[in-house]
Amino acid sequence: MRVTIADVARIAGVSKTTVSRVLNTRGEVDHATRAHVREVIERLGYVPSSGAVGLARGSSRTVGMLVPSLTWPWMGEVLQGVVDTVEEAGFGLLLFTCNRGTDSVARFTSQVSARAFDGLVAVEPEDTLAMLAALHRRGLPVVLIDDRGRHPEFPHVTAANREGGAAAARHLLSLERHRPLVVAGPLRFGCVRDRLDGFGGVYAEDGHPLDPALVVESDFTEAGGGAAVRRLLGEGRTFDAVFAHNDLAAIGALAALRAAGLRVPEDVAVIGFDDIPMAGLTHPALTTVHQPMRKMGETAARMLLAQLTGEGLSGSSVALPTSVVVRQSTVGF
Amino acid sequence: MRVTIADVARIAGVSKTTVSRVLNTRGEVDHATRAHVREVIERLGYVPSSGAVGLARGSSRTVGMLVPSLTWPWMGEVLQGVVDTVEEAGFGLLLFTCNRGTDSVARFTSQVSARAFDGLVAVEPEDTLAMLAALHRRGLPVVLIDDRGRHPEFPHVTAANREGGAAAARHLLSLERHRPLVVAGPLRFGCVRDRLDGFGGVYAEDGHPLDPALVVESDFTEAGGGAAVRRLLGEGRTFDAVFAHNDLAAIGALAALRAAGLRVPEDVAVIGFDDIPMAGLTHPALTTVHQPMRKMGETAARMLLAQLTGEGLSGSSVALPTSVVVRQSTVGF
DNA sequence: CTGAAAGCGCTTACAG
DNA sequence: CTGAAAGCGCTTACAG
Repeated sequence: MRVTIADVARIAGVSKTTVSRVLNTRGEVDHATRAHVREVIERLGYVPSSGAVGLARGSSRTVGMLVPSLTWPWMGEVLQGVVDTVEEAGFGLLLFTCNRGTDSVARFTSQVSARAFDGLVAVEPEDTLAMLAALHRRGLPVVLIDDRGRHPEFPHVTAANREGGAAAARHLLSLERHRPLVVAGPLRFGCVRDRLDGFGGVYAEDGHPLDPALVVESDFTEAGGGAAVRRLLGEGRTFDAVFAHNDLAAIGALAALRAAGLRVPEDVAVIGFDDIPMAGLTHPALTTVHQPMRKMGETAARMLLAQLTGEGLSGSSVALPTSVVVRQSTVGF
Repeated sequence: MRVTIADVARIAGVSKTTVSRVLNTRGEVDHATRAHVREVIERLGYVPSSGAVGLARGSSRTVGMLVPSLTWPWMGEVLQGVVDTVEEAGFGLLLFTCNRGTDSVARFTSQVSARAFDGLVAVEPEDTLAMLAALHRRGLPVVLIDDRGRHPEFPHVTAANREGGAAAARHLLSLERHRPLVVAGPLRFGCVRDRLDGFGGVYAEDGHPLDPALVVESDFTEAGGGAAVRRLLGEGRTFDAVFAHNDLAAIGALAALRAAGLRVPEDVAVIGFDDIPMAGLTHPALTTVHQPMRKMGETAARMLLAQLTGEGLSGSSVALPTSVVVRQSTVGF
């Protein structure tokens, strides 16, 4: 049925060893022999069994990817970046999620022991950071994509959050907005503190230190962003801009401002963070700090592959630059 | 280093055969023996090597998934449905994309020959339908998730497009909208024709046959949806509703109507199709025909798994019911 | 109920 | 430059 290396060897009149050698372009093989074997391989449409190769070689040429959820707005971009890079290198990508609690985590770790993949790209592990650290200590190459700004003992890629916050501040200042409301994410996240620092630092330097009453913690959701704005307005606070720590919260803020009869951006300019696909489709379209999600995926994958193939001293971590995407929610028409 | 079945056998004082038997709960094993072996497995933290099992058994307990792109708005839901189902069954999920042309297709087909996975879930193959058909003919179990409404020779799951179109019509009619504009998708797609038929059928039955001038072909994009509305308005056409064949086009229509000074839903009600995540976040929030993307993923995965494990006569195809999600773009406040 | 042995399809020293 | 043989870690008739 299936064409095996033995078939190729027999038909080409050489040993399996020789076929293997031309397959892996390792060791010296006579030019004519190589050409002939190649021809037979081609003719038979022979492709080595990945299972057998993996078993014999002790590695699967497969990368694992663990994500908490596949339906988050920016996950598609990350995934695309990882898949493209991994495929390019001739590796496979085994996908796992850990959204069903202990159960899925257990299932996942057993896959690790099963040597189903050689290394792992993990995205923002919720409660699994300790587990990943343990796997890494036991020898599994791991690269983390972490928007939360934690800094584990193994390589990770993140966005330049502080710089992103600073850029948002500079953009608002260039529009003469001196009294911004900050709808922050959960303060336990390192990325949130970084965005806050970068933003506040620029305002302070410019002689407009943030009003502490205008820095509120929220939860990265649309509902949370809306609620924060409504609450502040209800307290009679005034502000001429909103810096939301992610786009969903910014979209919630947009709706709340509109409901309160405020015009965006005339009365209040709004800037988000992430640049998820729907940021360009809101009304008004949302100005935001772009996180290079796809590039983060590509980078993480490349770091992992470098580790697996032994080239390059991967070790280090990376923070990718962000950029402000200007749309109508800050500059009008 | 690695714990193998031989280690377990040695320490438990039994043969590898016996260990294998308790592992696979097949064949009769003495109760006490079984318990003892189980205990040793537990203690050693033994997990069978997936590669070796695959080689010996001739199957990998892995499912392949081929998608054209990971960044489409509804892809995350489909993927989540597939992954959940596949993981639940103890299978792995190998992810492939075919967005880089012939190159990635070639890479993918060689993975098929490599027996890296036992069966395939494919999403809306752009130009790869023929290739998939060939693989299927050669014996690869394939299930297609196809929103385009093609009906290949192998099992596929789709949404009930005709019924969805009819439901949209009934909803608009219940709101006394008798003169709808239809912003259709590309007419070469079966799903588009089905949505059109269902929609037009209900209107005709109700004594309000569609005005052919108000049925325009578009391209499923936001820009296309906006352009269609602008063009019709420019021609001086009047309509009291828009049925867009997907949400992106509906979002474009929303913006074009607003730009023209028309109120939604007072002057023109708008209904889309898909129910992508951002449908609930537009202003006004978009009424739309919900396609059960996650469920489509789950169903396709289940059909494939049934085929792989030999249970159930999978053969047939499935059309999953849609439902109208009513939001402000048709009913106001 | 249990085990020895062959086999899955490769790779890799080792020897020539 | 080339090949015979062992080995990767399992499963599965076959025999008892």
